Amino acid sequence: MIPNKILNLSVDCVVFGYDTNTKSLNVLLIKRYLEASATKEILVDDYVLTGYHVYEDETLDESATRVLKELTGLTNQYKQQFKAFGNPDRLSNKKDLIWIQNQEFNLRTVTIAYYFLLKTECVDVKNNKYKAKWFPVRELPELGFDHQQIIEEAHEDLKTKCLAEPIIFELLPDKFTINDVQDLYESILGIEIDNRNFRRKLINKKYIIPLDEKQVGVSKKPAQLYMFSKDIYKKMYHKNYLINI
Amino acid sequence: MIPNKILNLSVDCVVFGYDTNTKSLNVLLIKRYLEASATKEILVDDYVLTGYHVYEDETLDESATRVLKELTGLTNQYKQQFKAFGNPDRLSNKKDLIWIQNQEFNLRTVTIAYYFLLKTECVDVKNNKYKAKWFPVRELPELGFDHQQIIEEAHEDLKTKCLAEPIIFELLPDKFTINDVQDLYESILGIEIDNRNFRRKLINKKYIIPLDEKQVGVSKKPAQLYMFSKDIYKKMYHKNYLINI
DNA sequence: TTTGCAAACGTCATATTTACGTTTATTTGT
DNA sequence: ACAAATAAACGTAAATATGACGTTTGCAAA
Repeated sequence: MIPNKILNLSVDCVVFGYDTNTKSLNVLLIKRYLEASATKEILVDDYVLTGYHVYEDETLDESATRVLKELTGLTNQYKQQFKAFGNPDRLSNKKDLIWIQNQEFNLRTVTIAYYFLLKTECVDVKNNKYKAKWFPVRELPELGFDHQQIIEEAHEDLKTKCLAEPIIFELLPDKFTINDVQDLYESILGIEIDNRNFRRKLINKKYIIPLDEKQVGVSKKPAQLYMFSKDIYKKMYHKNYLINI
Repeated sequence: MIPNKILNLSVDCVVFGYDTNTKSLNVLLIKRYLEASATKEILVDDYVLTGYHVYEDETLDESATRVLKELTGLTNQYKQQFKAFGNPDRLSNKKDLIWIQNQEFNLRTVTIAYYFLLKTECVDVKNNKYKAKWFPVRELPELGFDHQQIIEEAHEDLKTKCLAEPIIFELLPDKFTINDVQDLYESILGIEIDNRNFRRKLINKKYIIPLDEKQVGVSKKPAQLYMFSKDIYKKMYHKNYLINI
């Protein structure tokens, strides 16, 4: 018995990180030097997302978690499966054909795409064995495969989700300023927000907790630090009558 | 060369339909009588989503569209890929083992799940060759495989999306009353909405067009009919400063 | 001490939401 | 022809949120 469909299953991970200093939403990418084909290795010079085949006994979520850990050493980061990419023309390398029992099969590669949210400073890019590098999401280098498209769709999903859920705090350090939050929204959404109105709106939220601390080492008036309380957020009454169409 | 992973790729379709008469959000299901194993056919008596293997030269979207057309005859319905399900324990039937070149492989089934939105009256369930049947989303029958979970996750995604985008009109007839829209929101979200406030809010939208028509054949005061203008909606200025966390 | 500058606070008109009460138009029963 | 029943449709007032600005404050560096 031959399966009707023979294919590779992989996960690809869009790792988003925010740098509060440069105020830039970044994506973590790795360099692709060599691409093996059926007959020879082809030299390529572009960047790709981190990803890998799904192991035999792994769930899709476990696979994505493993790939992130392998790249960054991190576990327990915010993770979101957002789309599967598996069109027949996804990969057309020679290696994507296989022969089984004298029959030729086109080896389609289906990838389940995830994105992760983390703080840039959590990743030690200097000593990274994959030479991983952060790129601003609006200044991406040349990307291999369809990874440009995957990043764009991850970004779109992130835009939508950050308007409805408090996932923005996954990208910020535990202690942040009001302006950090504003800058991050502006980076993600590509918009400008009035600081005075945004500040009022955010400070009025019960789950934004002012700390007895201020910024240190800044050359201007140091800003008040806040933290986000997930507990208070969850306990709060959330109007579900928010029909914003 | 043996692929590192051998698996089935399929799509499963959660078909949502709304019945304005019973005010019920429904899911279209088909009966599963027989399940083939490697050695014999096993009698089962439950319902499943409609789904099928992805063909060799098909995109994932095309595959889902084909499956919907096969079941309902419909094309051009609102379609949304929302999640891939592919955990190794998804199916443990005997038929999910195959032997290739004297090696045993576990044939995992990865399914890309879609949901469709349509009007119940578009489907002729009386003459449906699959004996497809509508079930209220809150009174589902016993379901095969992990299809209960797939429906629940589709429903969750629909809840989120209908708050942010005007997809609710995909579930309503072209001409609807304000109360139809309210009832549908209540069905999807499982909440109660104040009719007077909802009515005012909706009527004030430029893209809700009053028609020169009223309901016919009702035994009370017949309601004003409206239509939704996708064009006006798209042309409208949509504030993107809608941070509702 | 002064100055530069971002942080932080304040104001006001308008729009939206919430929580209700009231009127109107139509069908059906007498 | 009229009354009753009922869902549709309209109304109101207080509270809250938003948008568009102007002003003050506090710290570090010059």
